[in-house]
Amino acid sequence: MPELPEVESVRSGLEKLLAGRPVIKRVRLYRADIRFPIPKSLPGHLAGEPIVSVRRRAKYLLIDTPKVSLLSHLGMTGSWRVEEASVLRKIKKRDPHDHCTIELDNGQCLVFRDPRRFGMIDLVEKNAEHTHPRLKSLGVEPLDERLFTPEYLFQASHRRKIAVKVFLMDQKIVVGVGNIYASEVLFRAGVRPTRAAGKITRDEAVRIVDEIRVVLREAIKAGGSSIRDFHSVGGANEVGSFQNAHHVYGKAGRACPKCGALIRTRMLGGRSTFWCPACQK
DNA sequence: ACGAGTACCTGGCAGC
DNA sequence: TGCTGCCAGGTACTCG
Repeated sequence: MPELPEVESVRSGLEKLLAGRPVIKRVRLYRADIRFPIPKSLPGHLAGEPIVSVRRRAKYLLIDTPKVSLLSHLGMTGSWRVEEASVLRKIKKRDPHDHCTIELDNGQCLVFRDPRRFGMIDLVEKNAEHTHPRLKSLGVEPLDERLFTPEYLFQASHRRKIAVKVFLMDQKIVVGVGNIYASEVLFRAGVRPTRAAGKITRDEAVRIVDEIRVVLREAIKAGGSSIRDFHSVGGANEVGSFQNAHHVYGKAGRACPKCGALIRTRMLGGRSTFWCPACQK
């Protein structure tokens, strides 16, 4: 599910709910064998610690205590939700995809659910974020205007032969851009996703960087492209609305909103890709 | 180093 | 109503 805007929306939601610095009472692991196994030592390290902040780096969430941070990635289908612990206890049959619960001293419980188990949960020691294997090779944050510049993107793409769309999704270059937003950004920038990254001009790099910022900011404001509501017990209501603003993603065969040409699709780097053959050069 | 392809896993949906 | 096959918003790994 989640690209940067969705993760950011989870982050801000959790931050509000955890603003009272609740103390972690107990952590339970129901299923540790997700993408990267959840360390068995995790409950012991977190019990008794207060939650002091919730941050995001790339598509990762960091739930901070004074000593360690809980690092998590939602993969394709992961989610965090908050439930009343008392309600959770009453439910007779446990959801088989709830892999980890974190009980807090305020009566709430954080629940990590991930049906496909592509997500991950780990611990990061304070000041060890730059050496963590999942974090150390990440590229720049797209909303960091000092680091993510057209010149940076232009230089990074120098001599690269991969399709520019695959290049934009490379988390070592710029983080947070996933399959939906990559298609949307290139449509807005007027650049065909199949173009070799190394053939992008400086002007096009300017437009791509601009559109990444604009699209991600708009999507964050809209609450992401449809993410499940982690406040509610059932978790069924959609809160994100940005999917309504998609111009090409999932629109194969429909009219381009700018020129009316038919939107095309094909696989690129194993992922479905959408573009307007008339608007995107 | 780079690029292409595949694997991981479950659920939902279209088509028969 | 089944069944089958395909697709899904991410990332790490292998191989040439």
